[in-house]
Amino acid sequence: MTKSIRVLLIDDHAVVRQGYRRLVEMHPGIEVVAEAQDAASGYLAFKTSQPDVTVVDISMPGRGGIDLVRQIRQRDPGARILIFTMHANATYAQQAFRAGAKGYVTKSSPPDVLVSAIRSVFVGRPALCAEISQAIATSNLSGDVSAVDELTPREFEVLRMILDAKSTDEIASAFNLSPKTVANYHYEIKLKLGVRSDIELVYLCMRQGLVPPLDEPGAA
Amino acid sequence: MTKSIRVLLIDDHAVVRQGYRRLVEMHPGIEVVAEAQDAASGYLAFKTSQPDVTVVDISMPGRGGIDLVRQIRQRDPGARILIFTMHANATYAQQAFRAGAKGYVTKSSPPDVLVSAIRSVFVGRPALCAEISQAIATSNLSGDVSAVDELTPREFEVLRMILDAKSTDEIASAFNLSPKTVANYHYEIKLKLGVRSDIELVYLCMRQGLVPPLDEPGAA
DNA sequence: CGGACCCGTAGGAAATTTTCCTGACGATCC
DNA sequence: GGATCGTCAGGAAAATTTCCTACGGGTCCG
Repeated sequence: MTKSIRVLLIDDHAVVRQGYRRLVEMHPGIEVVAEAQDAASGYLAFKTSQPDVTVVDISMPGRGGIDLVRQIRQRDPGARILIFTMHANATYAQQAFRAGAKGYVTKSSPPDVLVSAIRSVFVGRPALCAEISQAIATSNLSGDVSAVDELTPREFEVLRMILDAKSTDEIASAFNLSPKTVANYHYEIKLKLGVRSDIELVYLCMRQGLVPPLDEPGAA
Repeated sequence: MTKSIRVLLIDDHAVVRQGYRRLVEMHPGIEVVAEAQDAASGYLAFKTSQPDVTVVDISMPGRGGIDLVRQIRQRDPGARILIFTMHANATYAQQAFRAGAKGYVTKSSPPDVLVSAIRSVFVGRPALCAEISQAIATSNLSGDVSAVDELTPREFEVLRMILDAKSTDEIASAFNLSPKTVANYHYEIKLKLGVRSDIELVYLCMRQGLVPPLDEPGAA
């Protein structure tokens, strides 16, 4: 028989690791040679076990999975890493690939998808589950990422005030504008960024790095 | 030998269900008699399989797990339900218990904790993993009696959907409610939490630890 | 220089949402 | 067996959002 694909599995949920092992056992040609439950020990495990493919979750205590990908690839530029996560999110995926991941599969995908993604990544072919390729397509259509750069300076300033949970009238008097103008900007911003609600707007800007993670935005 | 504890498992991630089965197989006296991957089919599975203990995830597509707990308990007030989720958050736990859950274990707990929680719940003893009891304790002594805890179960589920950037109509059809009712809940939630806009609402809930650090709530 | 184009500003009209109020129904708790 | 609470939803008025239009002032370019 040919040599098995040696897999390192990094996920903080023990149940997931269990389920993963079970899954892999049902598929000859793949074996889990090591496990880790966070980024730090995952990195050590990578160095000692030298896996063919590394499967990494994104949401983990401490340093996240994306950062771990970068770290591993920095040490070994040829490392083949597959993201396996609950986040069905285009930005996450893009970040992951930019960090050097070779595949991205969501946990809600059917088990076979994960297995075949492993094989793909092993032979150097990128792997995407359906959910994610769809999310990326949609976000590309609606012009997601750099859209904030399309904002005019005025729009951007108004956006910052909006993100500060200021009301239309507060923004208007702060800038000496008609409330109507501010409302129009607000509308135009959402249009340009392709979001349907203020809540989506906040999330988008959070991903974009606007909105300091822990701030006291206005009167809450 | 005594009769096994018959368990129904409701989780949208196939890997988790796999891992769970594996875990249970290693412990005599417990057996998984049915599985489901969302609230709707979970409810059906409950009716047909009549389990001793029902293990439920919170984050699931469509109606959330907390609402499912409520629904099951409404049909069978003696149902013993154990929440098994990634959310290590006092607010989630409180909501779950108010909805009628008997136990709450996070997915990052050691596997044994889950197994013994099952046994606890089965004999009617409430079960809490260490992480959660700690979170509850901390949030209690910091006097952080947030208004979020004043929300009714239904309001809380609607809030979760709102934070997921779902539109009023999407929420309405997910819960089989009139859009008008959802709009009324939305209003009532903002009133109870004392925020003037959806943006303040998001920030408040973020400080409360609801809203996963970074998630794309709309697109996926 | 003339025109094309973008930016800032803002009004208007229609569509939609938000805001409160009201009430009904079942469950639960004295 | 009331009183209270949670769920559900309609209505009417108020407010906001949506989209269109327009105008003055830049700038860039041929």
